[in-house]
Amino acid sequence: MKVSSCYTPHVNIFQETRFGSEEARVFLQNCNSFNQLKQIHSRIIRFGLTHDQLLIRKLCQISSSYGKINYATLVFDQLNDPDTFTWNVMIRTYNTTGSPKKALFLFNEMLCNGFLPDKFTYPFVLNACIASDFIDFGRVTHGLSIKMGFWSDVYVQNNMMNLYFKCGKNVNDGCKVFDKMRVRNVVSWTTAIAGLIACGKLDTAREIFEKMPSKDVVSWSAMIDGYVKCDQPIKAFDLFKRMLVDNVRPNEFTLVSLIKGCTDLGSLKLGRRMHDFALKNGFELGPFLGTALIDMYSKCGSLDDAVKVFGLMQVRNLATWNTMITSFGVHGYRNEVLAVFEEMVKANVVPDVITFVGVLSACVQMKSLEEGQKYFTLMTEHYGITPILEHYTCMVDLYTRANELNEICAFGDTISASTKANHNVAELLQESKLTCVDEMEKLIHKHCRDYDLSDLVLDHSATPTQPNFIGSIQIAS
DNA sequence: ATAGGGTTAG
Repeated sequence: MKVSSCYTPHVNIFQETRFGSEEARVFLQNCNSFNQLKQIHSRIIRFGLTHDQLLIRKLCQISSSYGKINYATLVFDQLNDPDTFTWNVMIRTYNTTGSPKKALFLFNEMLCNGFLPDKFTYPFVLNACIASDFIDFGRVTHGLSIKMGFWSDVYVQNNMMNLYFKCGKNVNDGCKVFDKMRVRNVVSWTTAIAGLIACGKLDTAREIFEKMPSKDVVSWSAMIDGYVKCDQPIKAFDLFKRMLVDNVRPNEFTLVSLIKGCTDLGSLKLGRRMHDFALKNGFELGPFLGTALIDMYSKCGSLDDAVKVFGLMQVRNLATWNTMITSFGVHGYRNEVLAVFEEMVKANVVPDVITFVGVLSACVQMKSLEEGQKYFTLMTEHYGITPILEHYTCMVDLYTRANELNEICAFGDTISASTKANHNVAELLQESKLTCVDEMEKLIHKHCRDYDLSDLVLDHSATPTQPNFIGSIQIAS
C-alpha cells in the first residue's frame, strides 16, 4: 500500500506567522465562504485585533452577504461606531432573511443613536414597511426622506410609490407619487402598472403601459400577468405576440403567467404550444415553470404529461409537490397521492396545510378511516399544523361512513368553534363535485374557447445561446 | 450596496 498517495496534508490558508490588521484585511478581501470568514474571525480574536473597527465592520458586512443574520448581529453589537453603510447592510439583511420588523427596529435604533440615514437606507426601510404591512411607519419615513433631502432620488420614489400601491392599496397616493416624479425610469413605470393592476385598474394600467417610452421584460410580463389575473387570457396572448415582434425576450416569469392563462382557458393545445416554446428556446424546467406546467396539464386533462414534467424536474419546491399530489387526487389516483406524499417526506420537504388537504381527500376516496386518522394525527402532532375546515370535512366524511357518532359530534363542536359563520360546508361539498371529469369537460366547453397561436412561427433551430433568438420568430402576415 | 413581474388550495 502506498501510504504517500493516501496522505493529504492539512491545508491551512494562514501560512504566515504574522497576523496583523493589514493581513486580516487582505484575508477578508479574498474570503469566499462563510467557513473561511469564521476562521479569519477567530484569528482576529486570537491576535487581539478586535479593537480595529474597520475589521469588525467588514466581518459584519461579509457575514450579512452570506445571509448569516445571527452571526452578523453578534458582530454588529460589538461595533462602537457603526457607519451608515453597515447600518444599511444590517437593515437589508433583516429584510432578506424574513424579519422585516426587526429591520424597522434597527432603523429606529439607528435614528435614536444619532446616525443619519442616506439615500440607500430609505429603499430598505420602505421595503421592510411593505413586508410588515406598516403603512404608517412608511408615511413617517416618507416625511423623513423629504426633510433629509433624499426625496428626489428615483429609488426612494419608486419604493415610496410601491408602498402606497401595495401596502395601503391606495391608488390615489400611489398615482400622486408617480405624477410628481420628474425623472422616471422603467422601474417607475412598471411599479405604477403593477400597482394599478392590484387595485383592479386594468385599463389605466394599459394606458400607462402604452405611454411607456421603453418597455423591458418586466414591464411586458407585468402587463401580461395583469390580464391573466383579471381573467382576460386572450389579451395576454395578444400582448405576448406584440412583445415578440418588439424583440423583447420573454423569461420564466412571462411564460409562467401565460401557462396560467392556458390553464384558465382549459386549452391543452395552447398549453402544449407554450411548453414547446419553452423547450425550443432553452428554458430550464425550474420550480415555477415546472409547477405551472404540471398544473396546466393536469387541469387540461392530461395527467400523463403532468407526471412526465414532474419526473423531469431537477428542483422541486413545496408548491410542486402539492400540485402533483392535488393533481393525482383530482384524477382519482388515491394510491399515487399517498406514494407522492411519502416520496416528498423522504426528500425532506416539509408538508403544509395544502398538502394534507390532498392527502386526507385521498383517504376519503379510499374510504379508509384508519389511513385518515393516521395522517390527521401526523399532521397535527408531528407537523403541528392546525386543521382547517377542509381537513375536518374529510374526517367527518370518514367517521360518518364508519358510523362513529361520538367522533362526528366531537368534530362538529370543533368545526363550529373554529369556523366563521359564513363558511358553508354544504356549498363546499357542492363545489367539490365539479372535479368529476365529465363536469369539468362540460364547463370547459361552455366557457372556454380554444385560442390558436398558429400564426406564430417558431424556428426550431434557434438555440438559447443565440442572444437575438427572438429574431427567429416571425408573425405571419 | 438600494427598486418593479411568477406556480399549488374539498
